[in-house]
Amino acid sequence: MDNFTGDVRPPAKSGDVARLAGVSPATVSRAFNAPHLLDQQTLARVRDAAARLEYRPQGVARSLRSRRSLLIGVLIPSLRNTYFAQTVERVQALLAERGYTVLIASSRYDPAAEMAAVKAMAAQGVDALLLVGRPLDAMSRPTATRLGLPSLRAWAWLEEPPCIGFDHDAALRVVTQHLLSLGHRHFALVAPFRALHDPLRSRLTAVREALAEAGLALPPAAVVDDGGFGLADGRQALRVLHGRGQTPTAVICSNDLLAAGVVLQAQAQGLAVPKDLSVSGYNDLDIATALDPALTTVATPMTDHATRVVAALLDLAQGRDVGTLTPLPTRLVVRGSTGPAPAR
Amino acid sequence: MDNFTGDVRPPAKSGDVARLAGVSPATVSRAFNAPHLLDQQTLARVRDAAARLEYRPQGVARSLRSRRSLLIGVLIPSLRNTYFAQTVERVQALLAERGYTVLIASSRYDPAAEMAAVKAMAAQGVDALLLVGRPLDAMSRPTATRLGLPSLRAWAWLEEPPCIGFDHDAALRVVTQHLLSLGHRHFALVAPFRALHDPLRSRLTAVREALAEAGLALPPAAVVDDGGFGLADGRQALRVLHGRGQTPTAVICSNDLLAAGVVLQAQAQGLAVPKDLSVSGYNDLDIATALDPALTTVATPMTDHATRVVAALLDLAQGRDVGTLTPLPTRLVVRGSTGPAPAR
DNA sequence: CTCCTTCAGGCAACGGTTTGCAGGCGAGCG
DNA sequence: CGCTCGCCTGCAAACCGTTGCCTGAAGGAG
Repeated sequence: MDNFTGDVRPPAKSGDVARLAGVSPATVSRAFNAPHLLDQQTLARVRDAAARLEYRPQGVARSLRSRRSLLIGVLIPSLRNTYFAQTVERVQALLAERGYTVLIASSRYDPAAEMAAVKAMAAQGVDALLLVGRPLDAMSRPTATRLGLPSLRAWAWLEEPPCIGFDHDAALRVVTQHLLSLGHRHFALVAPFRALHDPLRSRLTAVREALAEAGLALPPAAVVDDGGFGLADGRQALRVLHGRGQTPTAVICSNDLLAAGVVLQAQAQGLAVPKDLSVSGYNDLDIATALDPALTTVATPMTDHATRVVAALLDLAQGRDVGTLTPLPTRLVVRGSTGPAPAR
Repeated sequence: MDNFTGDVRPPAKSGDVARLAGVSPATVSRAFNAPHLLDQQTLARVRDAAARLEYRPQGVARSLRSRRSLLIGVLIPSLRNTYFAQTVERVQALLAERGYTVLIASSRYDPAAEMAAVKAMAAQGVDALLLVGRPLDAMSRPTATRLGLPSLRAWAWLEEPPCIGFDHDAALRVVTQHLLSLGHRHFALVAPFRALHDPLRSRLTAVREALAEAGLALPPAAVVDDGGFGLADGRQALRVLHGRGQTPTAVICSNDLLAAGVVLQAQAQGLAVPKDLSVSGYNDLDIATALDPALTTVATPMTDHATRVVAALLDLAQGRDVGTLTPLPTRLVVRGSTGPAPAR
């Protein structure tokens, strides 16, 4: 009672097409991979036969012989992060246009899962590997390289070519300077370093440095680093800060969702944004403009990012070198959630 | 100046392991795929040799011969939808535990992209295909079947086995009844059917039917179906309704993000939720509990869904039949965003 | 008219693993 | 002691496109 369709003939193979077109299997292969080598007539016959039989070369056999799988591996820290999810979607769409299929794995910020995924993808014979975000296991990328697998780091700019990413530290310095220029003197930082398995916390350092230039310090109590990435975590963060006796006039958040949570919590507590409290986000997601006031944030243009990533991946997959790359530009987008510091 | 690691020896093949262990390649294969056939001693020697050489069977060659790729294709409508993105993440994690790798494609609600993805995945030789959500191209699943590719429909419950999903229509009837029981008489429905390419709009019908039982109608002007899926679209939807002269006391939304937008817009306009306006969401995402008031919504338990989907996929991938399935249970979660209808 | 060049397409080997079949060897049984 | 049965392992074919090499034909130049 299952396969009554009757029309489940096994898929055609190249030999079948060859027979129907009156050529050899080699010619069928060339019709797909090097059409310029064939006579127009022959090419047309083969194409016709292939269409009639709905022939699609079996990727597995093609890969084995040609050592090109037309598979690209994408390894991300989390699909819960909308920015990453959308990036994957765009990268996949662009790669599909070029005939590539995408293997995905999420490490969920687990170093072991990251390493396992690299090995699994290498075993599946991907032509190139995209590593999104910071490394969790320091050996994951070297392992890929040792397995002969070309890889591209994306999203985070690291001195480890090839890499296509944003200089988040620089962007956060700009955010901090923006808030300083508005007269703020009391800062807090909300960034889930713990959950992100980010021992470097270079973004924290970046904010500290920018503040230091103005002669200000960021006490540990003003840093909330042990929550998650969501709206509720943003709300919670502000409560935590207040619980610690911190009353910042400016809260810098590492993503827009957290920032939105901080804004909502502030409003719920009767604090006006930005009159009493300024809040900045990161990424310029949809939610940044859906709130009232809209979020001041850092735009990390996704289209630019995805386009370049795909171009570089194609280069790597086809054995070309990708030249030295520079960080992608970010842009501070000033909206209503930041304003002059209140008088004290 | 690129590959100075020096240690880029090509990955070991089964023959190398065999030589080192003093056995034949066949034995190496059996050590991985049928260890019970081997002598303990031999097995240990092979394992040791494999470990020393960091041997991993080349997936491509294995697939070609064994006709099993250990690849599962996942085809979703959109990764922007958090529920789908998280589902993919869970499914991938569970499959990885079982040695499977996940191929992903997003159709972005484009029927042509859906069909192309099915064919691409078939060509790559996936062992099974997961189709999330309603079909966009009616032929996509039949095409998979005709190509000999076992497939599973998920998320939406459809009479088209095998399928693992929720009966969204029934859930929306329950939502409607909940609001009716609170005394509501003036309804609106916000659901982006257009963007979803959902010509059936069975969910609209479900709400209409539930209202009809109470002798109420849902005029076309009370249905906002031409927006997107986000927070901003929810805000816009309420403005549109008011612009049409609609003043519902209850707004049913097809997802939590839209509902959140409606709530925020209502509050911005000075309408109290739920005193003046009740709003319901769908999915019980994180955002449902991050707002004030928290959203009344329909829980579609993700863990349950993902677990069952993976079990069924493994069955399909290994050639087993999956029995007849029933819809997964949903649960109405009543929170603060719905309350008694205001007097008029 | 011959020779050389160019182009189209066939032949057959190849890629790395799995698997059907068969053989060797030791143990148990008659 | 001989035979059979089982267990373990090797041999070689098979999976199915791709590609290096080669041939044959056609066209152009001398």
